[in-house]
Amino acid sequence: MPSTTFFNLPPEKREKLLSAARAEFARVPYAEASINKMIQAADIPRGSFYMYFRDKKELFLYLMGEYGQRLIALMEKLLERRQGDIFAAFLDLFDRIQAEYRDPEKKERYQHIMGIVRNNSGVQLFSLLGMEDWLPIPGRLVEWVDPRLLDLRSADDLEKIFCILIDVTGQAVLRGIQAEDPAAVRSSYLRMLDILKRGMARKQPETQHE
Amino acid sequence: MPSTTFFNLPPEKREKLLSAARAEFARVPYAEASINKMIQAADIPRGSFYMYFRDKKELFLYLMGEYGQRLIALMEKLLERRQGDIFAAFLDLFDRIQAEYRDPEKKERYQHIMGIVRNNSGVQLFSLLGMEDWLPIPGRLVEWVDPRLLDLRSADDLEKIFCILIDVTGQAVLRGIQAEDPAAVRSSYLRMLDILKRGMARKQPETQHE
DNA sequence: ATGATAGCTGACAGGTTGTCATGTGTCAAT
DNA sequence: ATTGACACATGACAACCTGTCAGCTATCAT
Repeated sequence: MPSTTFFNLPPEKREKLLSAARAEFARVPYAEASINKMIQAADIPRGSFYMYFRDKKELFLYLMGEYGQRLIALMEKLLERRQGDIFAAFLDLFDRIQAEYRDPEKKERYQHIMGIVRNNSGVQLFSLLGMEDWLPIPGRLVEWVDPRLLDLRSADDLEKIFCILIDVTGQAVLRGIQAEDPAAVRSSYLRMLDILKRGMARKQPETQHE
Repeated sequence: MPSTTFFNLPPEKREKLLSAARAEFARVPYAEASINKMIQAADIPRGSFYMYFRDKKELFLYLMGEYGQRLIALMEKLLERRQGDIFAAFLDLFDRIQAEYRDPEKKERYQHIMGIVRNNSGVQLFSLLGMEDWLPIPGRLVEWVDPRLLDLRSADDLEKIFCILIDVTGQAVLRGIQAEDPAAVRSSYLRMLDILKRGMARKQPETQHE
């Protein structure tokens, strides 16, 4: 989405701008994030900025996309590690995001995302991603799911199950990040997963040794 | 949240401001909504605005709250009409909101909400409501649900089921409003409800005539 | 008629954004 | 070496925005 000129930039300069932008988006809600502050911090002239990005929104979406890619990759890894158990993988995802948010060490690179979530009442992230990036995702991730663990009754059941889990997990993450008592949110999320399993997991997997 | 002075205003003047605000929020994304435009349209002096609301955000949240109240009332009505069938009621809710958004006639009063949803990539509405208003809601609405229709295994099952349905329905509404093909979103939502019922609805309601 | 209290107001300082005319650097062809 | 063509860089600028504040007005009890 940024102009090609942006990608022709020396990587160092490019990263400097992105880094300043991340910091600024983490500092205040989207509406208050100032392009001025970003370009001052990155020492980029005003005009140049508009060579690279049409406006604040384009830059923001670019950063969101970055994070979206990362979440997909992470989810692939988690599904693989859990051998296709979709519920376990989603819980892992929830925990990872929560941990990332709490851990002051790990905030380095994706701190801005958490800042966004916090500052905007969790507003931007999941809705924006939800629209533009999530929807095609299940298609890519679905392959890592072990269908034998699920009670699939028609062709698109798996996709729908994925959507439901994304919706519920996404909201749970938001609650967790904003809650005063994250542990309560987690146990609440666990209970929800439990209820979802009742209708989604395959009953009595027959083969005990599995 | 607005100052008491605001409520001492002649109702006509008050409504004029709110109305202008609704229109402005419907016109552009939150970040671009201009207090200037609102007060010009409502013929309110600049200083006065800041007598009533601390800033744009307070006004916005007030309007969101208005809509939230309305949704709760609507949901109560739908649950009653459906005799406590929570799935039917949520589907009704989904359809009502979609219809309201599509119907140019009905846009009058709550059009701004739809504008907000559209303009902000569905960003503000459900997240904000989700945080501040939804959470206490299940407690109020839960009384209208007929527990005999559900497979409740522990004390907070009903509340959790409510939360799941809110999460899933909320996201479905967002998709529906932004989708090019709303019918596809609706049928997708139906399929999700169907899957959810598998784990939530009481099996074999015994009485066939029901 | 006086004072107290509440509410009203518009000019203003300080900030923001997106544009654009003019500048610079590079490279190919003469 | 000169020229033109091209992509890219730049900062001054107009137009807009917000939140404040010193001073204004209306109302009402005494």
